[in-house]
Amino acid sequence: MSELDDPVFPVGALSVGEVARRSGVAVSTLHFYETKGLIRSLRTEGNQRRYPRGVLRRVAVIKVAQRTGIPLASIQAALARLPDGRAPTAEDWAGLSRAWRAELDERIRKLSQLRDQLDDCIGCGCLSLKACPLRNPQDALGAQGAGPRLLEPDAG
Amino acid sequence: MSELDDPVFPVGALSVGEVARRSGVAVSTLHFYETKGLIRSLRTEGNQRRYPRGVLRRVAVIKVAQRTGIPLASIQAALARLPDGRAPTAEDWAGLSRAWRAELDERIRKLSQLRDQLDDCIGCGCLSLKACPLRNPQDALGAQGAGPRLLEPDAG
DNA sequence: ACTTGACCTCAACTTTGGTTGAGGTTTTAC
DNA sequence: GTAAAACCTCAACCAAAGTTGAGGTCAAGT
Repeated sequence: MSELDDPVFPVGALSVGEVARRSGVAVSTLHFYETKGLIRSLRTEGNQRRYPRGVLRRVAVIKVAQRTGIPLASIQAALARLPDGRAPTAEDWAGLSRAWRAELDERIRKLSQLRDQLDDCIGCGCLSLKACPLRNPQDALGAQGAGPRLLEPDAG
Repeated sequence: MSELDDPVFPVGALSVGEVARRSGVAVSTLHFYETKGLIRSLRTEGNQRRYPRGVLRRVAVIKVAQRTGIPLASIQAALARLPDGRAPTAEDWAGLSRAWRAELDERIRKLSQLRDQLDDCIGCGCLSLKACPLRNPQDALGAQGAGPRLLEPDAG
């Protein structure tokens, strides 16, 4: 009988290698995620990691969120707000999805705005002119100064 | 008479501090861009940088391209293809804009696709199911945060 | 028993896009 | 003529998101 079936671990507990294989994420990445508080593990007597099956969904969610461009630190913060004791429900996950969808929407909106302005500028080649909206993004990095805010309103 | 008007430099040559002030980019960043081949400078007898006025447009273009998510190395490559001896024309810049617009379009397309899939998944909370399109991305996004993207699914 | 593969920790290294500071020179301004 | 401001180079450092390797332990198959 394999250690993985040891009754002190959740039914069907997974080793780190198994999680890696099934999630498509490198073992080193799983270790890394653990140091960042994105996932957690129990340890066997021999100090090896054992994950509950739910970790696969969790990793899947992390990867989707990453694809939307959300940094790991924010993902960690969002996951930390999931209910602590019980396994998250479909509605818990859906809540996260909604929040991330909103961020994604915002990113798409900003990029589209930039594209439209780039379109306008293609015609005139004005990129360096004072009047060009692309050249005067007062909020490019610091959002300081009370400029015209032509670009990326609400940056943050 | 100021050194900046020394006839051996292009009319209206700019010091690095002036470029920084007028472009909104830190002096250290201009130095950095120079090491990366994004901009070039002439030197005074005393080894200080002098930039032709065109550098302002060039820096403006760099910043716009960066905002579309294009890495500096690609921006450098694109700028390197500009005609070498004469100052770039409006059409030269417009050509760059068109190329970047296409990349931007592609990024927007991928993000929109991701959003739509996220929409579909909000209803069912399916994020970890095998059938979920979000879990099986055929269509990875390019790098957009910092850091290597070595593990994008099926990237090559 | 032994060998192999999977696992452990910890530290160092990678890339991108810069910033910060030390130590020294040049230019400008009074 | 001197002080301050601006400039120079070079090296080290930052963050994010990991990867790689060294040195050692654990588990599984024969």
